Amino acid sequence: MFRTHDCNALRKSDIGQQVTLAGWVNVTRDHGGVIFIDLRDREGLTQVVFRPEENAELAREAHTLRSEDVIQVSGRVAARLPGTENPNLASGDIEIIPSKLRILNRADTLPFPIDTEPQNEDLRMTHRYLDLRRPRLSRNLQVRHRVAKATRDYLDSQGFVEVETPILSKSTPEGARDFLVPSRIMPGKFYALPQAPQQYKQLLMVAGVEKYFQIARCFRDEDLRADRQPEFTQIDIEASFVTPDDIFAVTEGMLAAIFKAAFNVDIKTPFDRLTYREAVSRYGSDKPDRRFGMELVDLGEIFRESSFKVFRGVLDAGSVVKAINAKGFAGITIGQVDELTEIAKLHGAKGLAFIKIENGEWKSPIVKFFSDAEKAALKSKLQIEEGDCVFFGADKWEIACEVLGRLRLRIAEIQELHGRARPEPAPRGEGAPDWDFLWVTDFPLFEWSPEENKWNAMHHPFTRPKAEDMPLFDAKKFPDVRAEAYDVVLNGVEIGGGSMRIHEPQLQEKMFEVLGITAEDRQSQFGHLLHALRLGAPPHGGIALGLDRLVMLICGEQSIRDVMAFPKNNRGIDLMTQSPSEVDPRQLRDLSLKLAKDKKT
RNA sequence: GGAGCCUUAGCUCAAUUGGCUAGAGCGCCGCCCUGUCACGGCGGAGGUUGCGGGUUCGAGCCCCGUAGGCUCCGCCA
Repeated sequence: MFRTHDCNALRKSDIGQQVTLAGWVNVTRDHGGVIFIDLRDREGLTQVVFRPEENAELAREAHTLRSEDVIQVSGRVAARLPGTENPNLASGDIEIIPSKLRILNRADTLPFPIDTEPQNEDLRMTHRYLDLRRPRLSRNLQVRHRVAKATRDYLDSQGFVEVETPILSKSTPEGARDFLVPSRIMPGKFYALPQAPQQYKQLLMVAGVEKYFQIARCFRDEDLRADRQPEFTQIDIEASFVTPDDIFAVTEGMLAAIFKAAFNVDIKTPFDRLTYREAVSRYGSDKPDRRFGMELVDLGEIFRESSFKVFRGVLDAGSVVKAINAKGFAGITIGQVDELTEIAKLHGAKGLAFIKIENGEWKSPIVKFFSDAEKAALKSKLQIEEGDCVFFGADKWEIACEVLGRLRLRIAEIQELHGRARPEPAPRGEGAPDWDFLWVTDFPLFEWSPEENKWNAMHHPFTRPKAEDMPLFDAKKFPDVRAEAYDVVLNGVEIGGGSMRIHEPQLQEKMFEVLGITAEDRQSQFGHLLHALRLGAPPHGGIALGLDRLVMLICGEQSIRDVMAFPKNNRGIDLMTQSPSEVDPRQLRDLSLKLAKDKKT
């Protein structure tokens, strides 16, 4: 037996016991005579004391110990000398007086210190196994496990069955770029790694599974971000004979179970709901962060008859004038104005108009165009006070909302209005950050793609239109057709989304038609699904939640890389294994593949 | 595909205006130290300033290029 206890197990009540511990040397404090070793395992720290007068040979050996050496010590649990207890350590009342020391493995000089927050992510990734030893990442992995287990337990309790679906699957033209896997047996043909188990889970509904879930790995060959990896994990859920309310209820129950398991906190259910239209109008985003105000206010009423030509012209053209009031932001610097203007232009605005309220004065080049009545109306509608700064967006609804929404988030960031990143999870229940859950519903069914000059499905091509919007669909008023689709948002981050699916073959055909998929392509790419819909497909719908993002938020991390064991960097490279890598020409020959051009040398 | 920031010792960072024999803390090595918990003290080793050009009497610093890292936009049904 390697050990009798872990390094966070021994307390006052164990004094006098003979124990054996094993772990890593966290730190050594060598006084020449007495030597202290903090022994660490994943559970915590225990202090080991070597005294030359008790065992000179052991002390001599202990003197050679360095950080991250792996050792085993056997000895007696002793009370610390009065006054030397360490209240910062769970095991701080006791220490081990060893009678035996085994050095299981010595460690080289470390590439980076693991007892401080390392800055160089490159280095951390190259030695990820070392990085993961750090208590924070070790904790993140454990939280992730708790979340996954709570998910399985809850969904099982609700009658959901976990079914695995293929990783080697079929490429489809819709959506993200596929990762491809060449077939050896079928030269020239390729599997695709699934972007999501979407079609499989619908086919499982046709198969009569009724309630399916899977903690599923998904793959998308797109450019990366802090919260995007080429492979990531979804909690994938699908059920038959359900309405959106059923999906909402099971999702809320599951998230409640997850937060109970991870934090022992009770989150408030049911979640609030906002329509897409409302979310974008009020927050300039389809995933609003509602933990602070600064809502978008429509000023159409005020400027409808204005003599200020810019606003009047925008309104006359059917566009909108909106504003946000950044409370206490009149002290904005020139650099910040430039940055915000840059953001506004980047998202389609021509410029950025704003008013600073300083020393009782409205400072802005546009104020002189406002009448007294307009100023009074602005003041009451935006609740303008001394020290505020008001930003305007005058443009088409989509652009004005988007621009002000982006400004709102950036200003909040500058003012640190939303909860700061926490280095440690909040203590159980207490002082926990606000967990603002929200459903956003009634997404548009289609979005226009100017590049492709065609309609695309906003969610995916299997999403059903809202029943009351079917007349609009039939009348080809595509921009106005709403989908039976929804997202679940947590603190301004989209953590999941889903929809009711099309179960009627005729409607699915119509949908493909609008999306510009030829009858031939429909058969070759979706023939199996269309056929299945003809053989007794029940009404069904579901949702998928991004497990990585959810765990990231729960752990208070800024990047999903910090909640994945072995993530890739922002070019999709695993720095530890150096993958992707070149392969032996024979492997290519087996696959009937030839590289288009020789690699650059 | 585009933009921004970054790259100096194993790690984290300094280095006034272009003047330098490139420093500090941690780590490492050696010596000392018997109650620390980021132990302490003394000494030492460790650098082609990412790489390649250029300007200059002189470049870590200025210019051009290039590689790598991070963040964002596009993209991600």
